[in-house]
Amino acid sequence: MTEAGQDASPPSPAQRRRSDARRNEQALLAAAAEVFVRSGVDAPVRDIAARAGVGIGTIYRHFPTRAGLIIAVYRHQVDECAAAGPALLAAGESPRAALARWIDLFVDFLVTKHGLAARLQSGEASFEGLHEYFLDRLVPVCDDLLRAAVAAGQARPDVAAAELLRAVGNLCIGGGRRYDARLMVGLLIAGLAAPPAGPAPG
Amino acid sequence: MTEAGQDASPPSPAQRRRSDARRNEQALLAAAAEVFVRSGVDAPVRDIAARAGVGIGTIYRHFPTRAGLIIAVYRHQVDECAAAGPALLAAGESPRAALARWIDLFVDFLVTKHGLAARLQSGEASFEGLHEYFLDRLVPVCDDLLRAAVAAGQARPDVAAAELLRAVGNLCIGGGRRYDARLMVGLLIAGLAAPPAGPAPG
DNA sequence: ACAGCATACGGAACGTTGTTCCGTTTAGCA
DNA sequence: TGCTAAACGGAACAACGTTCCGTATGCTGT
Repeated sequence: MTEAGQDASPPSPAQRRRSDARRNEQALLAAAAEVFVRSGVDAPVRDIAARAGVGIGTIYRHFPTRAGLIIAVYRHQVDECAAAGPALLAAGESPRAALARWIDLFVDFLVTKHGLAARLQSGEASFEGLHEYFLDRLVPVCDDLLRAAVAAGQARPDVAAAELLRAVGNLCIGGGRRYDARLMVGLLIAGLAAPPAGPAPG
Repeated sequence: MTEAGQDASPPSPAQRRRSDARRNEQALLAAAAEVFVRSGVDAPVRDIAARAGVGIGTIYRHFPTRAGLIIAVYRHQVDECAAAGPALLAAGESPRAALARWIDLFVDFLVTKHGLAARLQSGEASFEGLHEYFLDRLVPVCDDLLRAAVAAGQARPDVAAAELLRAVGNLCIGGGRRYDARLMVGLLIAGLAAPPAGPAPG
């Protein structure tokens, strides 16, 4: 369920909220994303409210439980990331550049996840199906970008989107000291653009 | 840095504490173990202090950080479990019964671990080497029990101690709804006593 | 334009937990 | 038995989650 309700002739009640409510919800999602990157998913509620410029009551009105907020942020990020793909392709840059930029956004998203992975492991029931949603939504987008790059001769054709996403995801695991995930991903993408059988450069 | 200060020629200073201090430390370890099973490793400090019958200050004196307490409990449990092995063998019961009882203690210990596994994953530096300690200490004990049972013809000889421990450990993962780990372990141990090549009963 | 109202907001207030600090108690020793 | 350092207990403070309600404001009908 939850499929978009922009159609409704008698407008979907969920969308019929007051404008400030909609605005604040967006602000909260953005703020929570920022704070989660900086302080992890256990960051104080007050911090998130402050960064969003709203009161504490407001955040509880929109997201009664922390799990709800985390999920909402996660899905919001996935949606934003998915929407960015076509936009980048349409922006006129080369497919290769579009792909690179998009992967960059994807890494942003992965970093945002921070402690979420740990929670996913620890079996909280609320997080069922999140990863599935993540794949369903992002793999096709990546596939489009990838195909465009391949068609333009700017990427080797023997790499699948799901494979690429997984590789990038794995590169972003376990960061911290002495490890720059973003750099490694950069190498990966650079390699993707290089000819398949080229010998290692001097 | 931080290496113990056992320099003193007279008896090790660490052991030369006041008797109440030693007693309280033991009480705290026991209390923490109990509370951890009931409420997980994030249980309130006050609960642990209360169950141990000491003040809050005392628990902080002995274990300034929660990680320290968790580690201490963990090692204490491992030590207790290791010590129980020879004791059970010497108690006069059949080797098979001794092994079964010991496995039971081992499962108790595993259950105590509760949320600790999640923490181990989430890369807190403080927990390095715990698992190693666990194996080093427990595998030999299990091996002794196993050999005794095999020698008495009460266990099949083609199972290694480390293997058995790991199997039991795995059986204890992911409990909760519709899954009784202890029952499964019981089956495993029963199977261990059965003849190696016997056809399925029934 | 305006009034009425349901919706949404803000933040004080409360309960819980982690952590510190210091006056009091007590074990160990001469 | 008296002294002292070690250890104890818990009040006090800080940070956080959560609730609650008076206030502000976007919407709708007139």
